Amino acid sequence: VPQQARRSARRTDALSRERIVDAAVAVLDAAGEGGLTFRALSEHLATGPGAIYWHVANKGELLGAATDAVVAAALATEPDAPDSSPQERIRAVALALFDAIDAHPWVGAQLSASSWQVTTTPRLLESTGRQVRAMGVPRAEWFTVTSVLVQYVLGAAAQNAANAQVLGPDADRDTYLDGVARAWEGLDPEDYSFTRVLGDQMRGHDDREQFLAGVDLVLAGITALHPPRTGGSAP
Amino acid sequence: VPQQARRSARRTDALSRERIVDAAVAVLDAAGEGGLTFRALSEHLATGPGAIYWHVANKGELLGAATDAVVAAALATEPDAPDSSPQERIRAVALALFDAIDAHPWVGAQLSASSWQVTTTPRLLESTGRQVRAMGVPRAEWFTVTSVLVQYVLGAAAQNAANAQVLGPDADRDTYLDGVARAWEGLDPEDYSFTRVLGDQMRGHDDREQFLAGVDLVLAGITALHPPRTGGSAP
DNA sequence: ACCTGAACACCGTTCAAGT
DNA sequence: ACCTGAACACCGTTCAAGT
Repeated sequence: VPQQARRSARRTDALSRERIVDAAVAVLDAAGEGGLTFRALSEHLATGPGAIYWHVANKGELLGAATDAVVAAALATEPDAPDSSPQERIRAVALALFDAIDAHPWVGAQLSASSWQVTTTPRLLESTGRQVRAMGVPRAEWFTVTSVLVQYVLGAAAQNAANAQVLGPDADRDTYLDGVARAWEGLDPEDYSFTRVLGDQMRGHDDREQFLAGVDLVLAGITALHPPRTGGSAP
Repeated sequence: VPQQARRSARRTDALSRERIVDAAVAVLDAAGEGGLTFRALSEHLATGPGAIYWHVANKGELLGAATDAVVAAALATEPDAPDSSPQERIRAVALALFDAIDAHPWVGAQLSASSWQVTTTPRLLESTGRQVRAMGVPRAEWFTVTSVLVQYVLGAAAQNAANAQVLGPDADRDTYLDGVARAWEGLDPEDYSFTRVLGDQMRGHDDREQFLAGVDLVLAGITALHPPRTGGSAP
């Protein structure tokens, strides 16, 4: 039997890079970064550890591909109302990434620490940068402004995911925050005059709200440094 | 001989948490995060792997302590001219952290991915937050504004360190940037109309400059959303 | 109180051997 | 072309035994 004729008759459950990456995401979600093991993964795929290496070069590449899959899915979600402003679209992109990293905390560490997959960076730059362009930022500043936005979004989301991680799914958030607040309030009054006062503000804060406030802050900075050119002065 | 009498006679080369953390920083700088091994570390300290566990609970705690040591040293460096503005001081703190993470790239991954040592967070909040207070930001916004600043600084610095890492110390930066630029310029014109144009701007950019531009952007956002209360309108 | 070093249960990766 | 699974060289951590 010639190879060509058998092409379409492949076993549907055959291994493939895509199936491996999907399984890796599932394992990472269930067991965290430490839980992704070639043995655990191969068991998940009903094969041997060595089989994976036919489709993926090493663990680093696998982590990168898994990260790219999550980012791509997050950026594909946007419905994007046709009459929305660039600022609203940037908030939507940022929130989509924030929620994706919150749902897959290992992505945060991956995105902010290692250098990304070749495909991930353009994805992030494109969906953010289009709105930067629409905001009227001068062309010479596109790279700088877009990078700052992406860096803030990824950095803040990664930190949030790490904090959520240490808390655990069932622990009581209020009790935890209260403990941190008390620790801050007990710091040395001389060395930590500022942080001591922060405890109470941190106690009831909402991570998502805080993240969006940060996005708005950066957006305000963009507008302040690169005001949109309208024909005259504002009313 | 009673124990008390021998106290001051301890061998000067005895193991201690501090000596272990210092050695860990040295190993991490020389060999990266993957190079920090209890075996390599104990060889560095002329002892056995098990000895370290008397002073440090596990590898996570060791990494946290090493990170805290680097951050503390970075924040202690500032000379802080007495007539400098809050904005200038924030830039100085940000640059000190950026340079520290550039010199110890493993710190970037640690700070932006894992939840920090109890002592590291207050350190960062305090040195940044004091200037936020001096800028005249209303008290109710201290936590949000300071968090955003710290998140941007750490996120951007971590990403920069990761990028520098993939390049390696001897590789030619211009050739590398040119390669990325070419890759971007070759992307699909429909899906990546924005990123395609970015290549040329990225080619000659300076990471430190770009980082400072980001800090200024965030500072401008703070001023825009929380204008300092002066008695009247500006001239 | 502090250190030693062998031992345990793992891990990423390779590779001859199969189909 | 794709998969198997044993084998190799590692790793974090423990712990009886020493001083």
